[in-house]
Amino acid sequence: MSSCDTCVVRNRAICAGLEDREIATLSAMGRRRTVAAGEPLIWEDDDSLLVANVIDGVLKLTTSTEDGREQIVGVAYPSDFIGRPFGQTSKASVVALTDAKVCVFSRSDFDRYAREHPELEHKLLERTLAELDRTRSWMMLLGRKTAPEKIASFLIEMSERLTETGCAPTLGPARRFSLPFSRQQVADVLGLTIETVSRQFTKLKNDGIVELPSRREVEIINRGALVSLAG
Amino acid sequence: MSSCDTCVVRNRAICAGLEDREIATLSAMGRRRTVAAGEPLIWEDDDSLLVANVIDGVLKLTTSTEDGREQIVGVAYPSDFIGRPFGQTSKASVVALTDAKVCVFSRSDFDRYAREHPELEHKLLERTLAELDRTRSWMMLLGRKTAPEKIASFLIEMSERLTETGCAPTLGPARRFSLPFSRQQVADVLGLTIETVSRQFTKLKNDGIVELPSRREVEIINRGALVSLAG
DNA sequence: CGGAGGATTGAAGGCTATCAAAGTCCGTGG
DNA sequence: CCACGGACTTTGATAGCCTTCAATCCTCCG
Repeated sequence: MSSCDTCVVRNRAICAGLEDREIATLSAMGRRRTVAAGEPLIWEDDDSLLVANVIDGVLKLTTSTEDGREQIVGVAYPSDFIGRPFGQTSKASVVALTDAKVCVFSRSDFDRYAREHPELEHKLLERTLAELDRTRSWMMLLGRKTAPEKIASFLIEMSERLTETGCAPTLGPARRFSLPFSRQQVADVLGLTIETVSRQFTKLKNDGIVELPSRREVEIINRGALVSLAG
Repeated sequence: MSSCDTCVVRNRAICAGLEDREIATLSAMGRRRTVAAGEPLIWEDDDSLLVANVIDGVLKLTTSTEDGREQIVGVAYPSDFIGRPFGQTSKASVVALTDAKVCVFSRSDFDRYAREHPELEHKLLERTLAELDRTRSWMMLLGRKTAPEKIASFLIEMSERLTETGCAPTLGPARRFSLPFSRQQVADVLGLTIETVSRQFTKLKNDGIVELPSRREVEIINRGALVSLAG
């Protein structure tokens, strides 16, 4: 019996739809590991040695300038695929935001296996295309939106992404959720400073659009207002 | 004889490596068309009806806000693939920056063909992964770099991309090149205003780092300075 | 030559960053 | 149980970068 049999993302990750025999082979190549919150899994500009499926938790993908400025360029949730197959180096670091479980493969093993299994490559292609779409719409946010628009867009995206946690079909955006980001990390996603993020959160609270029960908790009171603020 | 036989990007586009028989099938599905500078090929949020290979010319991928702000989210050069396969809608408009030639396929035909040809899907996957890497490094630029850094990064990228025009292996970055962008389009790539772009260009000229023989021509005088300005 | 669109230049203002300090939360240890 | 320490967050004051608004200047074509 392979550990895949009990995998909670078995039917949503790129492994979905593979035959039992194939799963067994893949399972033999991969191993589970946990990553503590704040712990890195992949380093920017390092050789691309491993790829992984996210089983549980949230991780950030970041790039940095030499002088230490950081930009979060992606966020990986359960069932997402991380790492850079078919390439020599990884262009982004991957660090866990929460305690996380991942299913890790050696990149060379994975590459070889993928080339022999078109169905797997096809799933990976679909995911990569969807991620590219998301990334491009994020570029619009970074390049052309104001701080209030960025914050509103961010909260809406969070409320949509953070519901995709179960096997149930999407049940609409969450009204209340717990951010996997600190204020600094929100700033790193949006291309802002921590002070600006804090001020915008406070303003949304004062305007009665959201409630902030604790540092990480968000409750959306007036979603319509948030949507129209998002620009 | 298929038109592919004379295609100048035949060995660099995703068609590379396909067997003669496969090329013939693909050729029967596709048709060449020209796109005049400024003319759109794909509209944002429209049904994704076609995909294409760029044969000649440069095209921009853009997204816009309701109130008309535009962000260029990608640029397609000869041999690049454009459009959104395996998806219902296209998230970006595609507009020619220069007069362009493209090889167009109906998306449904292409999807069907691709699913039957793993080698083609693999090439598409490699391209998509590379494009995602590039897009992510552009996010860092948009979110964290200053106007002078953005302009310097842009000119360096242009000098690298605009040499990839022939069959010859890369011969290093171009010292002199012709921008396929107006000042407004440069602004739309970098998330700046046209005035800021203009001022930064003038400053680089006054500092002796570049020459600007005409509106579209750029000659890099001091590449080292440009690289260090890029941050 | 003259017009039109794009580009440059200038002046002023606003948005966000920066610098600085106070406040809050939470785990630790007395 | 409560005091303490440290990290994170909020708030305030100021500065500066980039935008906005406006006018002028190219440069390309008819």
